[in-house]
Amino acid sequence: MTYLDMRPLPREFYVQPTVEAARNLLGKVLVHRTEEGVIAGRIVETEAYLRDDPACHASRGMTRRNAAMFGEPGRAYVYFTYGAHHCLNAVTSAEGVGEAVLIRAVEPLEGVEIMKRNRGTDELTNLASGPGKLCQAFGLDLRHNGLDLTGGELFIVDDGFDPGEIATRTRVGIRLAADKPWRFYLAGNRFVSRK
DNA sequence: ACATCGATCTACT
DNA sequence: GTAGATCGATGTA
Repeated sequence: MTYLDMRPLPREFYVQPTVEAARNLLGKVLVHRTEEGVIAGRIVETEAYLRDDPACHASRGMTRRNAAMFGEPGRAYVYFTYGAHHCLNAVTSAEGVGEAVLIRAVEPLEGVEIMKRNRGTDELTNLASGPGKLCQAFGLDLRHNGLDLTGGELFIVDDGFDPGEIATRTRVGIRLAADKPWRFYLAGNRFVSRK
C-alpha cells in the first residue's frame, strides 16, 4: 500500500472558502509521482491568500505569473521568488476569483531518500519545513505551475489522519496585511517552519 | 530603461 | 542576528 493507490481529493474539495481550505488541508498528504519514485509528506502548515488581501499575488489583477490563481480550483499555482525558490499553492474558492492556499511545510512520509538527495541534507526536520524547501525536496518548479491536482502526478489525499489541535498565527514573510491570522499549523508539530 | 522588492534560504558573525 | 544570492514582476521616468 502506498499513497499512490489512494484517490486524489476531488475538485469539490478545493471549491470552498480559502481560509477553510487552508485549515482542511492540514493533515492531508501531498503526493508527487516522479521518475525517481514516489514522494509523499503530511501537510503540517498552510497559509491562506485571499482576493482582496494586499499580500496576495492576485490582489493587483492577473499577470502571466499569477494566471494559474485565477484558473479552476484544484490546480497548482507554483511561483518563483527571490531569484532562487519555488513555492506551491493549491488554487481554491472558485474559478476567476484568485485565491489559493500556500503549502508551507510537510512531514516526510515516503521517498525520504529522494528528498534527502534533492535537499542535500539528511536532517528530517530540514527537508520540507518551509515552502522553498518543500518544493526543492519534492522536485517542484515552474513546470508544475497550473498542473491539475486531481490528476495522477501531483495530488493530495486524505488518509484519515486526525490533525488534532490547529494553531492559528499571522503569516510569515509578508509586509502587507501582516496582521491577518491566516497561517495554520499542527500544534506542537516538529516539521513546521516556525513555532 | 532603471530601481526596487519579494508568500525564502543559507552561511556567516 | 544579519547579509547576500539572484531573477521576475512591478513601479517610476
